[in-house]
Amino acid sequence: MDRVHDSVDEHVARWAARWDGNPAFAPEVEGAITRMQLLLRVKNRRDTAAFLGEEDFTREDYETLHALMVQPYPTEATPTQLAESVRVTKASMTGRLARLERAGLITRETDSDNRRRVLVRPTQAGQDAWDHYVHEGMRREQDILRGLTDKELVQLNTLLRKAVRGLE
Amino acid sequence: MDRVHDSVDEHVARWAARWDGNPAFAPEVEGAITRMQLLLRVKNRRDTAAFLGEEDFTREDYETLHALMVQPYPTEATPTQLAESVRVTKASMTGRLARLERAGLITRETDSDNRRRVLVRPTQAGQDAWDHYVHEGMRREQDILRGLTDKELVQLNTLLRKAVRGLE
DNA sequence: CTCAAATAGTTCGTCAACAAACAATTTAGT
DNA sequence: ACTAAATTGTTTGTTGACGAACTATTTGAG
Repeated sequence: MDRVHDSVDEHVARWAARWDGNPAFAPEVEGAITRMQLLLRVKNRRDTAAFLGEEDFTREDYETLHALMVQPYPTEATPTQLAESVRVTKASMTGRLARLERAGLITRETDSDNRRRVLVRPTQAGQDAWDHYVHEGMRREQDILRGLTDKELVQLNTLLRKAVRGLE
Repeated sequence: MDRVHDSVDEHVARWAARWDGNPAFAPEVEGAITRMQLLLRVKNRRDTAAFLGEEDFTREDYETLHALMVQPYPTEATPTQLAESVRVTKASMTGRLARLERAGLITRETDSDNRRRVLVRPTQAGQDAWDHYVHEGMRREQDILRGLTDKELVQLNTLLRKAVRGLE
C-alpha cells in the first residue's frame, strides 16, 4: 500500500529504527501525538503572529478577554475565576487585568456586596475587539484543518471524542 | 443517533447556540481543535508533574536533552540547531545549555574546524537521564490515547496525516 | 461578640523567555 | 590580500509567569 506520507512519517520511521523491536515504542501513538502537536503549534504560531502588529494587544490579552466574554454569566467575572479559566495564577491575572484596564478594554470595580472581590467587565471597546478577533481566530482554526473534508472532520471528531472520554 | 458525548460536546453546543446560524462557525472544526488541545494539555500537565520531584532537572532541560539525543547525527549538535529544533531563541538556548552543563549532563566545546561554533554533546549521565525519562514519556503518551484501539489509532493517523499534508 | 481561620486580590522576589546589541570568527567580493 | 558582509554564540535589558508573603475583608466557632 503506497500511502501518501507527511513529514511526521519520517520522524516516526527514524524513531522506530532506533527502538527497533522494543515493545515500549508505539509508532501509531507517537505519530498521532506528534501530528496533533504539529497542527496546534502551527495554529499557535499564526495566532501569535496575528497579534504582533497590534499595539498594546497581545495573544495573552485576547485570551483573557476571551475568558471574560465566554463566562456562563457573561460579561462579568472575578479575577480568580478568570485565572482558573485561563490557567494562570491569580498573581499573573492581576498583571493581565492591569494591562487590559490600561488599554481601556475592561473595567475593575470592587464588589459592594463583598469588598474583597473585584468585578471585571469588558468595555464596549473590549467587546468590539473580542468580536473582531474571534472571527479571525475561527478562520485560522478552519484553515489548520483545511486538508479534511466535512465527512473526514466528523470521523476525526468521533475518534478524538473517544480518546477524550478515555481520560474523563 | 445517540452517540456518547464528552465534555467538549457541551462546549461546542454552547458555542453553537451563541453563533446560531452564523456560517463563520464550524462546529466540527471547533470540536476537533478543542479536543486536540485538551489531550495535549493533559499530556503537558502530566509531563511537567513527572519532573517536579526532580532536583535541578526540569521539563525544559529534558526537552533540550531530548533534542540533542534525537539529532539525525546523534549525540552532537550546535546551540543554533538545538534552538531551532526546540523553537526557542538562541539566547534562551544559551541559558538552557548553561544549566545542563552545570548539572553535568552535557559538555560544550568550541569546534576546532570553525571556532565560532560550539559542539554540544551529552555526557554518560546525560544519556542515562534521557534513557530513563524517554521511557516514562512514551508510557504517558500511550496513556493519553488509551481510549482508542490499535485500529482506531491507525484511522486517526490517516486523518491527521491528511490534515498535516494540507499544511505542508 | 470576639477573635482565629478562611478568602480575594495585590505586591515582591526570582526565573526563564525574548529581541536587540555585541564580540569573535569565517566567507566572499574586488 | 583586504575589507565588508554574514554567521555563531553570548550578553543585556525588558517582559511576564510563578510561588510566597502580605493586606483587607468576611466567615465561623465558642
